[in-house]
Amino acid sequence: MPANSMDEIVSLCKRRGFIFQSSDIYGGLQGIYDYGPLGVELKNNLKAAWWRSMVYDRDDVEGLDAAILTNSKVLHYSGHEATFSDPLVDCRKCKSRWRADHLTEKKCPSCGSADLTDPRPFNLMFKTTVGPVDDGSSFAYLRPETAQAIFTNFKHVLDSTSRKLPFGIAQIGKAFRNEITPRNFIFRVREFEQMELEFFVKPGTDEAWHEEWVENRLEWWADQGVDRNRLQLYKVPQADLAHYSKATFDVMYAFPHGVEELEGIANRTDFDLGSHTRSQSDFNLTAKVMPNKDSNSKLAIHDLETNSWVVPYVIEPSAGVDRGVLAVLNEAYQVQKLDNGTERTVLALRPHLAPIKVAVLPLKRNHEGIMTTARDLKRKLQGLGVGRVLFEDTGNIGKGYRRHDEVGTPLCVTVDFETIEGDHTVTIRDRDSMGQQRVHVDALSDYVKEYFK
RNA sequence: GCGGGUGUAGUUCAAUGGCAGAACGGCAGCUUCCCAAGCUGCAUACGAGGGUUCGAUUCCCUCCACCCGCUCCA
Repeated sequence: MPANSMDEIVSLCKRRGFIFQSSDIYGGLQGIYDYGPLGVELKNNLKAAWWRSMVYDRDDVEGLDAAILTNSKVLHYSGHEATFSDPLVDCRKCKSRWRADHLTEKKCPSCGSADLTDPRPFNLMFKTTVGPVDDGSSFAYLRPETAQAIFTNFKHVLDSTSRKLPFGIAQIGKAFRNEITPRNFIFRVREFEQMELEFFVKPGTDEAWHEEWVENRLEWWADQGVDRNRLQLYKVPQADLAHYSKATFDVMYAFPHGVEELEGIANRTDFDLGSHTRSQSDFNLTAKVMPNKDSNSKLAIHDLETNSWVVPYVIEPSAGVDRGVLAVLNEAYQVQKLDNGTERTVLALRPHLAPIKVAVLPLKRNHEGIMTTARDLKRKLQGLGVGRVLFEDTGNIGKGYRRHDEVGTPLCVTVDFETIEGDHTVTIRDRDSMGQQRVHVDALSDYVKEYFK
């Protein structure tokens, strides 16, 4: 069972060092959060799992890490300048909100009141000055999605990797949106991280690929420990589609605050490459694009079979990293009642996501032999490369176990007197079953390697 | 941005117009210490600014943040 409320998760995240309010000592900054010592591990592990699945385990995807600051022309031709900046007017009487350009007279279409606020620009894109002089002449946008840089690098990647259709380009990185109302902890924030794949296919094969990617993504989330029963697939109605989309499936998850989008899988057609390409009229573009005289590159690929140049269609699985972290935390959060009447909070994270893989605990803190051996074992296990191994000598042994239950450490290794002067075994204690077994120190490395394989 | 609500140790909660408490957690130590054990000691909070007042954590105002609704999306 997942957490009962967002508060439980927020509290755990702060208490144990997963996620903090950003700029907290100065009162914070709305919709901005920082990842702490354990949060950065969890987040990195989730991103690594995505990268492994998208890039390493496949033979048809390349990686990319593009810049955040973006030439305004990119966001102009992508359609974001037009769709991401609407002047809005609020009705003070009935509290409704309207696009200023939709009001024919200065009256609220809902209640007829003339008590309206002045139109205020709601530019959802962040801008910043480039160069030392802030005279407004030179600015760049902070990218509102990582996708655009994949399209603008399409030709570079193609030319440097000799790819043929179908193939994809994957990217993980920060994106920024000036959300009207950031809310729900790290669910809707102004600075966030995306994991996006743009998968380029031959026109006509797009719908089949779309279905395949939807299945692929549902499976991946299940592999991260997200219960398939709390995931729903939502086909976005035609009227609600984004400006670039022919069809979109949203992967919805039952977050503590409600069922909302975790990932969107869109068929972006030839809209993006078509928008950014030069010589648009040379291609039979199906999407309605704005004329482009600024681009200096043809974003097309040569099809040997037909000996023609085609602008590929794009299938885009686009997932929110922070939303993923929230979903995974929510799924893993468990409170168990023990036989002795106490409660145990456990983060039942999949081992590959756990921030700390193994904790090494000395049974006694004031015994030099035990301490030295424990430290040595910590270093030895750290060298295996399975992730972070922690030497844990705070509190007593029971406290150590509970502490690591709460942050999701799968294995605790305890060094006691048997280890140093007896049969040279340690105790390995399992997070989920609380079961213990004794393993010889010489067999410990193999045990741990096997566990995290 | 609008409307409503909430801000007290790390967390969960008390109390108070006159020295701000607890529980759990944290840190240090003792205990041949295996499931938040015991004992000893220590540290830590009124979101920020202004006003009223002899005195404000408490009353008022502004700001900031968080939560709920409108809205938006990864």
